[in-house]
Amino acid sequence: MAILEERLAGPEASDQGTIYNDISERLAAGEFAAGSRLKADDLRRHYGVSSSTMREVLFRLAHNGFADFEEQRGFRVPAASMERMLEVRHMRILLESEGARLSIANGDMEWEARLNAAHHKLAHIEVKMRTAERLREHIAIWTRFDWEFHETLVSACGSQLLQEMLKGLFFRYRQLLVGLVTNYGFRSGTVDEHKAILDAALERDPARCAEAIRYHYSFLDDLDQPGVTSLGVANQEVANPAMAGTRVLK
Amino acid sequence: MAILEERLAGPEASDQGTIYNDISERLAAGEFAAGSRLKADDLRRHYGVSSSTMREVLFRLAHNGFADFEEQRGFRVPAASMERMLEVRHMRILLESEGARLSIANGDMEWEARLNAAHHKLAHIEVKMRTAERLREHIAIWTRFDWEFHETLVSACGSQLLQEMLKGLFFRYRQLLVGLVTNYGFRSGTVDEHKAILDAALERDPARCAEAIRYHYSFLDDLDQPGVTSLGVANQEVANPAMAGTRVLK
DNA sequence: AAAGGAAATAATTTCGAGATTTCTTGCGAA
DNA sequence: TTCGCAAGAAATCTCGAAATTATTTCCTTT
Repeated sequence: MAILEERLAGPEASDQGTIYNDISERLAAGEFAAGSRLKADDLRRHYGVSSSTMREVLFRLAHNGFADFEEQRGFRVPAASMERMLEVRHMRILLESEGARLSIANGDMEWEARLNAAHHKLAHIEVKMRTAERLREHIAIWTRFDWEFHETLVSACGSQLLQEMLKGLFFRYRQLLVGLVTNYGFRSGTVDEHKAILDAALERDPARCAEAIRYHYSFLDDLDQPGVTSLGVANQEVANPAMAGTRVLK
Repeated sequence: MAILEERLAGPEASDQGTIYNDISERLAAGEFAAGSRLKADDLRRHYGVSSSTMREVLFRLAHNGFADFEEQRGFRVPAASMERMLEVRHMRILLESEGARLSIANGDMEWEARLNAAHHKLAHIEVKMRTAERLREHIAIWTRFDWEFHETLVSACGSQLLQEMLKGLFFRYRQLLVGLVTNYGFRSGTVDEHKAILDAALERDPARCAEAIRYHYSFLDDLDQPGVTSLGVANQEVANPAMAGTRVLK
C-alpha cells in the first residue's frame, strides 16, 4: 500500500493523499499537542470531506504511528515519551545500518552519485540553517532533504521491505523528536554527522558507516533523564551477530 | 492501533475484529490464490456488513501486509514471490535476533519459564504433526503456538515497537510461505530447530541463539532458483556491527 | 460537601445509496 | 486475424444521516 507518498496536487485539491500528507506534516511539525485528540469532525470540516473519508485518512496515519487509535475512543496524538523515542531510534539504527551495509555491498557508481547529490542538497540547507534567524521556515524542506539522504543511503540494499519500514520509522522519529526537543530537532552537529555517514559509505566501510549512523543519534542520550536507563546507544555489551551470514544481492 | 488481536467472539458475531481475524487466518491458510482480487462486495455479503465496514477491514489487512491496495483498483492478495519472501525473512532474522539478544540480556527467570512453557506447547503439537495424517487440521493451532514461541523469545527485549514489527512480519511470512511450499510450511526439522533456539536462549548465548534463528529459516535457500541470487542466508561476507554499542534496558 | 447515578451532550461507527472510475464486451476498420 | 474504440457492466469511492457508544452535566442521596 502506498504510504507517505510524495505531495502531488495543489492546495485546494483535497483527495485522501493530499490530506494525509498535510496532516502528517502538521503532526511532524508539532502543531498538535501530544496526547490531544484528533477530532474527526473538526478535521472533516477543515478539509471539506465526509466523515468516512476522514476516518480512512486517520487510519492510515495511525498505521504509520502518527496517531494512536482506540476502538470507540477515536484517534489521539501519541504521547512523545523518551521511552518511545529510544525504541524508534533503536529500530532506525538497526535497519539503517543493515540497509547501508547491503547498499555498500551492492551499490554501483550510480548509487554513489545519487548519494553524493542527496548529501549536497542536505548539506546546503543545513549550513544555511546554522546561521538562519527563523528555523521554522526551513523545517519542511530540511525534513525532505534529510529523508532523501537517508533514503538514498539504503536505496541499493535490494530490499523494498526494508526501505518501507525505514520510511515509517523516519517520520515517526521526526514527530517524536519535535515533541521532545527545541529547534525541531535540528542541531548544528548534524552537518558533520551526515558528512561522516557519506564518507564512510563512499569508502565502502560498513563498520564505520554503522558507527557514524549510531553517533548521529547519540545526542539523545544527553537528553535522557538520569536514572531512566533505556535502549541507550553507548557502552557496548553484546555484539549482534544476527546478519553475520547474510549474502547480498547480485 | 490494535493489530492482529486475539480471536474473541463466536462465529456469528461479525464485528470488525472478528472479520479481520477470520480473513487473515484464511489468507494465512492460503485459501485465496495469490494475485487474486479480494472483492469487497462478495466479502461484504458473506459477513453481512456494509461496504464501508468491509473497506475498513480490508485497509487494516493491507496495512499489515496481508493485502495489496491500489487506489481505484481495490485489494488483491499479494503475489507470493521468492524475492518478497526472502525480504521478509531477512527482516525477521534481523529483528528476531536483536530481540532475542536483548531478551537474553534483560530477561529474568519468569521470562525463562514463559519461554519454556511456550516451547513445550509448540513441541507437543509439532511432534504430533510429524506423523499426522491430515496436516491441514493442525495448521491453525500450530501457527498460534509457533507465534507464541517466537513472541515469547523476544518478549523481554524492552521494546514494544520491535515486538509489533515482528508480529507483522511473522504473519506476512506465514502467508507467503503457504503460497510457495507444500504442507503449509511445516517441516519435520522445525522441531529440532525450535529446540536449538530455546537451548541457546536459556543458556544466555546470544550468538548461538542468532545462529539458531538463522538456521531455522535457511531451508528457503534450497527452494531458491539457481541463478536467482537473493538475500540468502549463507556465505558470510560482511558482519553487521550495527547494534554493537547498544546498552540494554534495566 | 462528596458520591452516585441518570439525563443530556458529544463523539465514534455503521449503513446503503449515489457518484465516479475501471474493467469487460462487442463491433468495425485495417 | 488484430487492433482500436465505444458502450455497457462492475467495481471502487464518497457522502451524510442514522445508530451506537462514550463523555459530561446536573440532580439526588448520603
